[in-house]
Amino acid sequence: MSVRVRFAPSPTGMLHVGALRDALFKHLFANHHHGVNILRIEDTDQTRYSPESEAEFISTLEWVGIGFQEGPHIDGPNGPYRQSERKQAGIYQPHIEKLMALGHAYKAFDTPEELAEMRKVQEAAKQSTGYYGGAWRDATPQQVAEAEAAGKPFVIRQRIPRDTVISINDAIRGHVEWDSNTIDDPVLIKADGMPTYHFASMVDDHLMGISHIIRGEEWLSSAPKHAALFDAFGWKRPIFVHCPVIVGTDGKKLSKRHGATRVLDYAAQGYLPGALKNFIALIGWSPGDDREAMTEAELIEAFDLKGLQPSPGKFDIDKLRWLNGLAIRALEPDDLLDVLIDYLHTPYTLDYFNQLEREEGQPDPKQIEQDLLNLDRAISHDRGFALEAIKLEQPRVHTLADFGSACAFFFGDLPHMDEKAVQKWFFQPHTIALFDEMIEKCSTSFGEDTMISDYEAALRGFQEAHGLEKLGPVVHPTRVALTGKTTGPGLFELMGVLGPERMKKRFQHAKELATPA
RNA sequence: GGCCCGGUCGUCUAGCGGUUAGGAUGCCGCCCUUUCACGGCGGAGAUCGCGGGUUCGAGUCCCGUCCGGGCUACCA
Repeated sequence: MSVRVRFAPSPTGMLHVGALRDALFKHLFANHHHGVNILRIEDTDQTRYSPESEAEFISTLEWVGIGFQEGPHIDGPNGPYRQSERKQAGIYQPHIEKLMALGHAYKAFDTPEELAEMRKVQEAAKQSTGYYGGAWRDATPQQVAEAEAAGKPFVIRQRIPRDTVISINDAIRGHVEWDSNTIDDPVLIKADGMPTYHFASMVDDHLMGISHIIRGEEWLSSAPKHAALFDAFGWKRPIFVHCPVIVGTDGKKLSKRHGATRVLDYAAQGYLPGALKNFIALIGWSPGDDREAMTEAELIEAFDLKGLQPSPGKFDIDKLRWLNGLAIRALEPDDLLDVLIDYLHTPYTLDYFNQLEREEGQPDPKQIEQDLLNLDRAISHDRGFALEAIKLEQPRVHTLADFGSACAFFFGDLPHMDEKAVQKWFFQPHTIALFDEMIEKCSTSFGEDTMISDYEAALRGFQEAHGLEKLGPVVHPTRVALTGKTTGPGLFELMGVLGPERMKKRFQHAKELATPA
């Protein structure tokens, strides 16, 4: 069977991680089976649809690397791919007429007030609310003709069969069945003439030859309506696949309250598309073995509906960070630098931190923005030097954004000095002598071709000359003098990158700080 | 309220009648080491939501129950 799936978002806002997961599963599934992945825009609700949102969807999907074989941005043999355009092309009209001719749909002239009243009565009677056979399901042709003649607005509803069982065979959940009397008659065509999701989506799925309807679990409740619609037309039903949703740490459906849900925000925070896909794929799916860190090719190769989980998963940022760190370390330094430049040059990166509100216990977003800005400048000023700095930080960061603060000390004349570090290491008996010797060596013996081992030898020489038992008391003040802090890359490596000229200024500055006033 | 789905370490998961319930992340410790990471090793952490069955034997099958979630729009 040839696999054809579709990602059919309703672009009413940002593309969030839940939708990304939905898109990713289809992407993986389609590619695994060498099938077709279609992008279709569900814009039947004209009051909520926004073109900006559609643009964000498309650019985000592009960033993350989820491609489509057909869609509004690339066209294809089953177009148009926007439902509003399909409506205008007259695609739905003959189908609704056929459905009415078949007796599977009917016009309903209820006013919103009448429907509200009906609901109130149902609630009071503790019945389930919905249109189970309202005034118009069994109306006579005369009643309908009169209402039409009077020009009353109407919707077209699906006539759900009564007194039977509607069941589906879900790929994840297996057999699921409903008493058809508990399914209300959904609106197929709204009063404004636009089709609803229940109608347009199913008609399109059939017309586009969709083999698997892969969607979120929140659709399971309306699956019997959709199944019944396929049956009413006499169409072959696609395979239903209702995926579990991604929930926030409180177990509720992911929403803006849970912090970052916008996929572009993860891009701005410096997560790599590959790591994000890897991570997202692992929520609700597993390859069946112990593999976790996987390349896209491996994900595609391993992806199988059988590995899908029925229960919802929580979004664990720590695991994403781990995977992202692995992805950064897996990059060749030169490629990493290119990725970093792209990242820094994406306008949303800086905007994101600029607009981010400062949070207790979190680094200041304005500082992150500044560090990123400085990093970008440093790269364009001296790519070679920046590359060396980045290479030393590559094993120690988890996101691209981390490079800003991690590399900051390399750039500029003097690093920001951490007060505690200065207090701890600058006031030993030998400190000033150490800085003096380093200043001296920076202008004499150290040169551009001084090797890392030479720097080590110089510091060890000082240690021996001063009868120090350990190297620490030499290394630590030197590190603070050079970087302003107590953490970072190996000292000798970092000296090799910095070079004598930069070091000299820093040692002089350190000496001033270490000299009692 | 009604209908439906779900429930294994904090988290993501493996498991498909017989396992000391495995892995990963996070956490802790040790090693590596000039620091922080990376990497390596080890540890704590799950009476498999709960209660009944079926069975020689149940996380795995059945029933009940509790809890969580979704849907219940002329939104998707």
